[in-house]
Amino acid sequence: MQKDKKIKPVPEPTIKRLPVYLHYLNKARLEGVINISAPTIAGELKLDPTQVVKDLSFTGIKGRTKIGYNIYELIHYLEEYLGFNKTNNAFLVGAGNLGSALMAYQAGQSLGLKILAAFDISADRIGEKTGQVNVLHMNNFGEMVKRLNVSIGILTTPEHVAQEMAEKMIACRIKAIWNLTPAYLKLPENIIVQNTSMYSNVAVLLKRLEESDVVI
Amino acid sequence: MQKDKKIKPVPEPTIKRLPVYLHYLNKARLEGVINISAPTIAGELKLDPTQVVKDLSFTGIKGRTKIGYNIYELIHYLEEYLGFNKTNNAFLVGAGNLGSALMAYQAGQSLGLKILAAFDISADRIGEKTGQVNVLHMNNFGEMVKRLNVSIGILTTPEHVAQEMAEKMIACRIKAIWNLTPAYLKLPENIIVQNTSMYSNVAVLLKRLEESDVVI
DNA sequence: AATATTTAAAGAAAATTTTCTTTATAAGAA
DNA sequence: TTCTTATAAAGAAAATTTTCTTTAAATATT
Ligand SMILES: NC(=O)c1ccc[n+]([C@@H]2O[C@H](COP(=O)([O-])OP(=O)(O)OC[C@H]3O[C@@H](n4cnc5c(N)ncnc54)[C@H](O)[C@@H]3O)[C@@H](O)[C@H]2O)c1
Ligand SMILES: NC(=O)c1ccc[n+]([C@@H]2O[C@H](COP(=O)([O-])OP(=O)(O)OC[C@H]3O[C@@H](n4cnc5c(N)ncnc54)[C@H](O)[C@@H]3O)[C@@H](O)[C@H]2O)c1
Repeated sequence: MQKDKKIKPVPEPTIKRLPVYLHYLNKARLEGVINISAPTIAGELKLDPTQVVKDLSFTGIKGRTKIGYNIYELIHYLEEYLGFNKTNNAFLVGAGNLGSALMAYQAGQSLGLKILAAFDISADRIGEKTGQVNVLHMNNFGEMVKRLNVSIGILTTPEHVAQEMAEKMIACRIKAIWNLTPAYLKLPENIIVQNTSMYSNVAVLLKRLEESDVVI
Repeated sequence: MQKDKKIKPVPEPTIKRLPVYLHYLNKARLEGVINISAPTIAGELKLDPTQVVKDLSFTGIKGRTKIGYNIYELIHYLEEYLGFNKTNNAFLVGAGNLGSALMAYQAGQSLGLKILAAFDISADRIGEKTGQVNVLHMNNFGEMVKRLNVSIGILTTPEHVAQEMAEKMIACRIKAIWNLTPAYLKLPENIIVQNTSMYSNVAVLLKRLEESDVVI
């Protein structure tokens, strides 16, 4: 129940920084930090202090002059704002190398998502269990979505079946797809797609490296 | 040998989009496309046509009125500009779940990087071979960097050793680190670090999903 | 108690990035 | 040939995002 006078949309760069703050704060909390100021966070993460203040203000938290933020409160506000405290159930499609890594990963660290089950078509994979996640046959996908009321799908199939599997997912009432394949998915407007391209990160790295080489 | 009158720095969003174009174009080429226009690319990738033109112009390519770009030429310019045609040799540190996925991945599809070897400290991993990449003991890292003259490191260790291993990497003359751990690395200014946070992508997905739920 | 200092918060300014507009041009149609 | 149309390219404008500036408040110090 938020009462915003003007609907200020959150900048996407802010959304992307918030989990970085959260991760850092969790680490600082374990080290016994109780109060933490924006300039301190900014110093650690090499960001502008006022940007940190602006970013954090979106969560609704109030800081205290000369003290900063209470770290527990701040973590709570961030988790609440990001939806990381809710259990965001997800199904994974394509339990291969990358898919299995994600399954193993979320077992230990919380990624904001909870992978309830994985789906594949390969007999080698079906029946396997990685990090407490069972791999089921893709045929059971629709039924399981209904049963567990899941609305998030993680797509880690080979690229050539990505479009087809994405369509199957939404036919089964999946509303949001985290697409880790390089395929550009063509889906209805109302479906939320988050593409994660490893290429893009490599490209930035190579460009920066090239720039630095030229300078020397 | 570039002769730029004014040094226009490439916008980072542009760098991130270029590999997406490249990937799409390679697919279109296989489907027999010879010439392709910016509006066509934009339509496929849901981008603004003029943005596509601007982005592509950074590679130095010249398009033709009413025709667009020659797809072979365009792919060549993009690969050249991104450095994807050179062999960018890299070493991977931490041959676990994610590391192995990356090793297996680059075997098939070119990621712009060539992982020459992986390094680990676990006896279980050392001696293994994933997608033509051998896993060696971390003790050999320094020697191998010298021998093969590698300047890019991929960091996929557990978070708690990430800082330490990053420092070891740069002590061995690694110049650029692709950091896939959630750790925020504190390294000298001259070292290039590209952080890839899965959290950030999940955060954007969850926010978009939340927004859409509210609207309904 | 008085003062100096650190900080969050809000707003302004600057920088960056995207979108819009205009222009030139070449291809295809009439 | 002439006209229409689609497009790249360049520049202007708009939107977004970051950085800077000011203010006010509360803490810690003297
Ligand atoms: N491995 C990486 O590091 C990496 C990095 C970036 C992107 N990707 C992308 O992630 C995707 C998966 O990569 P990967 O290395 O895990 O490949 P993979 O071949 O190891 O895994 C793909 C899995 O999908 C399954 N599958 C195939 N068709 C299916 C279908 N119709 N329905 C359900 N499951 C199906 C396969 O059986 C397999 O288990 C690819 O699109 C790849 O481009 C991978
Ligand atoms: N698995 C994923 O999907 C995923 C996603 C996002 C981020 N990450 C991050 O990637 C990193 C690796 O994740 P993972 O799931 O592959 O973990 P993992 O435990 O499977 O792999 C880590 C590997 O690093 C090795 N290692 C440990 N200490 C080392 C050292 N000092 N030097 C060299 N190697 C060492 C281990 O032996 C192991 O093989 C983690 O930081 C994780 O947070 C993983």
